[in-house]
Amino acid sequence: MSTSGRSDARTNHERLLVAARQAFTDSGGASLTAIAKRAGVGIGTLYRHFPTRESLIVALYRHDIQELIDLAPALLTSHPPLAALRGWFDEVARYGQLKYGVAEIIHAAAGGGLDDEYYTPFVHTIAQLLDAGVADGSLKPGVDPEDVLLQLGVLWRINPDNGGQARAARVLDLIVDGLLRR
Amino acid sequence: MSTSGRSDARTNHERLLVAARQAFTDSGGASLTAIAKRAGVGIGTLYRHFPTRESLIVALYRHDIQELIDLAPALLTSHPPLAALRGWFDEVARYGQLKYGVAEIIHAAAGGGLDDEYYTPFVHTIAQLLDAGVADGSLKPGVDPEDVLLQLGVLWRINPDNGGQARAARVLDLIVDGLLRR
DNA sequence: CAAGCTACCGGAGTGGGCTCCGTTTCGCAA
DNA sequence: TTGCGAAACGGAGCCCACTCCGGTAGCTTG
Repeated sequence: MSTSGRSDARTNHERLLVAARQAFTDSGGASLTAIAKRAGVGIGTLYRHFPTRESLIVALYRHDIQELIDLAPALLTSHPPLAALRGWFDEVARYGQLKYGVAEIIHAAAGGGLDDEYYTPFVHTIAQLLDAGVADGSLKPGVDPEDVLLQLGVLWRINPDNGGQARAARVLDLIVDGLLRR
Repeated sequence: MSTSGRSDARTNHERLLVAARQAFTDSGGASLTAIAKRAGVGIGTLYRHFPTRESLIVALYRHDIQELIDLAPALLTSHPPLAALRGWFDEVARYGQLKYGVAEIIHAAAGGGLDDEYYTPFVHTIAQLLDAGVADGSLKPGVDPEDVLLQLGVLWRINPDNGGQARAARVLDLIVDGLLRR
């Protein structure tokens, strides 16, 4: 993890994470300036440790993201590929609506960032699910997992309240149907 | 259109549109502050005429958007429903990559805005295309056109260069496949 | 033509994102 | 222990989106 470099850097890193977590749980979001102030460091320090807003959120939710990634193989052992895929999608949607920021990350990841820390594992996870479905004959071959990740990004745009859950489910239906073998 | 109210309001409206169009064609985008300055009006005036960035872009591209909307019925008379749907999607993608801002509008429309000026026509257009496909037996019934519009929003996220066109085509394939009758 | 009622104007003000660079401090090596 | 170079700090500064309100000038009515 972050056990290298100067000691002040390490403690500041820690303080920033604590402050950010507090800020997000207290009020569900805060300006980066406010987080830096709360952590008792300068804004420059925050940006040095977390160059983008996403990188900060990623650090906060690393655990949850890892859970999401680990879930896929688990689902694949306990369910047929298609059900695993759909179950995983549902879970992504659930995380996105529950935990502030997770969907935002997925969205950001899908958007532009190559070689980002979280992009590759996500693509890899989707690839696993797709491969299983192809092997099984339920999914069509040749689908680029990055394209699927991109599609999942729409979940981010759905307003959680006001029937957002149903809407997400419908959209996921459409996405999955697009992946089925025909 | 805008032929009511005070004369200064009308001319300012016009000046803002001209300035915005220049700014977008010159450099493919500009801050609202810069556009206001270019138009020789205060920033407050810009916001009064165009409360959101989208409303300004919409005003700029109203013509193109209308073309896009009008295209659907035309395609439906000259092509079978499925081809019309796909052709229209392609055109949306093309507009999105070509004309700055159009995809942004679609994205914004799909995102939050109810009763927005451009939202309803888009949904209506998609509904037409879907209905034709359902009648024809090529598309599955019961799909919410708003969900499809939401899905089209991903086109906005695709980087035009670096194989973006191919990517958009692949994603559209997936979306269309999700709509097919099975 | 005068005068007042509004609609409209303009930009100062607020707050957030992000950068840049002069200053500080850590920790290594002599 | 001391000196020094690199690493890290911190906040001033810039740009932007968006709001708010005191001032201004068009239109209408007499």
